[in-house]
Amino acid sequence: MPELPEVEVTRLSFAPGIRGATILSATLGKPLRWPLGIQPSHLIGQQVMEVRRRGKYLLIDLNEGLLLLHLGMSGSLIFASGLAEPGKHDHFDLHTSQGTLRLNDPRRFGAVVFAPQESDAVAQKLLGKLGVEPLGEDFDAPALYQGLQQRKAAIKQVLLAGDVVVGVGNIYASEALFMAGIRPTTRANRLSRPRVLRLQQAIRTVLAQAVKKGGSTLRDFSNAQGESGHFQLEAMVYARQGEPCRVCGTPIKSIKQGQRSTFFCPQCQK
DNA sequence: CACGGATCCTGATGGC
DNA sequence: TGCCATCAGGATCCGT
Repeated sequence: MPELPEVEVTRLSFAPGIRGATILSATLGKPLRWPLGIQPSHLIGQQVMEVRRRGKYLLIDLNEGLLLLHLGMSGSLIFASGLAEPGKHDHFDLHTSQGTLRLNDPRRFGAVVFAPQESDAVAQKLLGKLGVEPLGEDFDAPALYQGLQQRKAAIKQVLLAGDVVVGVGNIYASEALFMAGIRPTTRANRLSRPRVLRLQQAIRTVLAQAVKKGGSTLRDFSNAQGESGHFQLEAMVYARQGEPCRVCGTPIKSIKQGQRSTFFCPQCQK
């Protein structure tokens, strides 16, 4: 479900509420992606300092250590008081003095991991190979160009891999490539500098717009206040196969790349 | 080292 | 309360 914008929207929706809270208890449901990643005893009595984001990971800083959350394909968080008993797909509850942070994740591709420090091996195994933050200062055209030079795979798949630039998932990869006028199948290292500049700008623009719109709600995404996003209402190509391109009217095409669907306009993207 | 495929899991959807 | 195949916003592991 969540790509960078959805994770960021989630973060913004509960960070102010949980900041400064004391952890009272934690309860676990079914195992998530790394079932041994967390023990409630690591958390109880700790204070929540700050909630950050790295790629699609949420980093909850505690006074000693940090909690890494990943929403996988189908995860979402809710932060509220007086929640009902955990349901079938509620797999992690963090009870604090200011409310309960609850992870709901039907497919259980998400993760909850505790690390004593961000520099520890357990955290670095997850964070260590991540690419540059697309909304940060370090993401510029030269950096992207350089990152693409060693990659001969299709640009769409290189974007999804997340080791050059993080956070661009299946929706926004198609959208950014449309905005940049680039065919998703183009080999990454064959893109000219001017085209990489367009791509870099498109990635920034698309992600920033999506954050502003509250993310995309294709099936079930909502932020930690239970609110849906609206970005999908203006998707240019994603999930629009057969429908007319909003720019030129040509039917949008759908192809498979690495078992994932890709959408593009055969006229606007070369 | 980079690439492509298989894989984890559950639910929704559409064809028959 | 049909059955089966396919698909879904992610990321890791493994053989090549």
